[in-house]
Amino acid sequence: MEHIDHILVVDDDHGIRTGVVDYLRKNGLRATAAAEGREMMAQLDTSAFDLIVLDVMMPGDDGLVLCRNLRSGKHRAVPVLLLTARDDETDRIIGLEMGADDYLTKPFSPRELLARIKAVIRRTRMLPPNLRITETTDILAFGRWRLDTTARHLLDEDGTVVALSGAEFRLLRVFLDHPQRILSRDQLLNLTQGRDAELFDRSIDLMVSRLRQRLQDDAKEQAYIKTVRSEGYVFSMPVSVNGDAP
Amino acid sequence: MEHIDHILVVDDDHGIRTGVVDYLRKNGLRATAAAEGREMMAQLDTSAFDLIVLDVMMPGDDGLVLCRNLRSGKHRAVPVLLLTARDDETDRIIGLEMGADDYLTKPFSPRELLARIKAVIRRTRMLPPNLRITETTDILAFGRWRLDTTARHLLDEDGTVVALSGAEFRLLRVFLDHPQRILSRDQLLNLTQGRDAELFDRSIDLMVSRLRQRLQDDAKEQAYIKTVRSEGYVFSMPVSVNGDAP
DNA sequence: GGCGACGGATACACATCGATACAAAAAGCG
DNA sequence: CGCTTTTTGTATCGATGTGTATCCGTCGCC
Repeated sequence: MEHIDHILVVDDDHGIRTGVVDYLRKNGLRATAAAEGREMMAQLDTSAFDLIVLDVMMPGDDGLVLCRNLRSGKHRAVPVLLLTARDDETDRIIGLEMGADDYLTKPFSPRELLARIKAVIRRTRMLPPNLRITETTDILAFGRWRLDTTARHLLDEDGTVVALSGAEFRLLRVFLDHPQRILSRDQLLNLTQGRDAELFDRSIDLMVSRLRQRLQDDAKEQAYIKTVRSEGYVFSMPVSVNGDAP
Repeated sequence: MEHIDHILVVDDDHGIRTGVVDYLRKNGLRATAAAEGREMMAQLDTSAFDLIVLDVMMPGDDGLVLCRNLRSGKHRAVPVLLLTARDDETDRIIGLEMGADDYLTKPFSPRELLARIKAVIRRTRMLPPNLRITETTDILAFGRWRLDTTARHLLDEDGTVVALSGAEFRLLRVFLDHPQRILSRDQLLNLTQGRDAELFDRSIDLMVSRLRQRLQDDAKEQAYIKTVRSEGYVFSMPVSVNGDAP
């Protein structure tokens, strides 16, 4: 199954925002728009993104502030490409110091933007993760289990290894990244596979069922993953990170 | 004593070459020129450089080939900034993964070049120093193994030597250079052999299988190399460099 | 309690991957 | 050079992972 890169375009100017989104979609990427910072954060919580295109000049929190906030939050690993208005070196230097991965000065050609987007994604993909800001921590503990996100498997209290398939691992990590939150099947599909649900798509139900089996989570008791009828699923157990108190 | 960044400018066009070198010097950097690949390698052997500016379009070995050679040789750690002609060449660069750190399309403003040079240098400097030398290191340790990149063979904990074929060694080094990253078969083919996959090409699967045999990795549990169905493979174990703590 | 929608479980289909066998190509070696 | 040995790619078959279809239990609503 092919992964399609998903870009989040953040710009207060409606024309630029929709223009960029349309252009990216025409060129085979997924693209979503956000008009300002709060909307950006909301999108980041519900979908997985491969890159954020961020305008520097915006009312309210400007792009530099947002960029810095991003870098200290949960989505620190997502690459950022800044759009700077002037040919002003200070903005760009500050931007790169704030942790942006590239920048482009307005006005820009869509072609150039697309090329830079692809280049940044490629570049960050190739970097070994210890060289970048790490997205997730190594060990996520919950109940009697620990998930080793490096080795991509589960450990029980004795340290016994339980292997996970790729899809199971991704699903569990999404749950652990969003504990105590109802996640719809749409969101789960988006966050695990970056694709949208088709009609009568029940593959998520299946994956949940298989994950429950691995966790020996009885669907009746549902200690870990609770079903919320007609809404989705919740991971309903405290998760501790790298040995912190839960 | 203060360190002044030293840039190597490689371009066959005499005007660009000297123009860039002059501009960089006027802005407080050291700069050295080279007209083609052999001269570049000679310079690299006699001086230390902080970055290489490399033209893609050159007679003889072009910049892409030189870049790939750089990345598999002694000077793999030096950042590279590519200069490309304005046409579709950028796509080609992105498609090929030769590990450039940034690129700039001609014609460019000297200001822009300088800004990007500084950005790339800053970015690589910000990386933890012990990890940056990964590229030039001799011994890479993981699990119960050590890979000697000079002798091109494996050592187990007793020091027993396990020989590797050329392809096995290249594949393992690619994995160790990019741990915890999902690498597609395309990427692995590119990085190990510099060629693209044909239809129904399963040579990478074969090499992975053979490498697993060498590592006595049974592909089920606690594996070094995990398969991610329909995406590729991950090296899923911490790698330490020249005896550092993992 | 009865009805309908939703979700769990099972079975199955299909694609992908691992392992083995074998052939072609490359590298040693006299 | 010709032969052997090693390495590397192709072909094939069985095993495994993941999605679709189906049946059936259960929950909520009237």
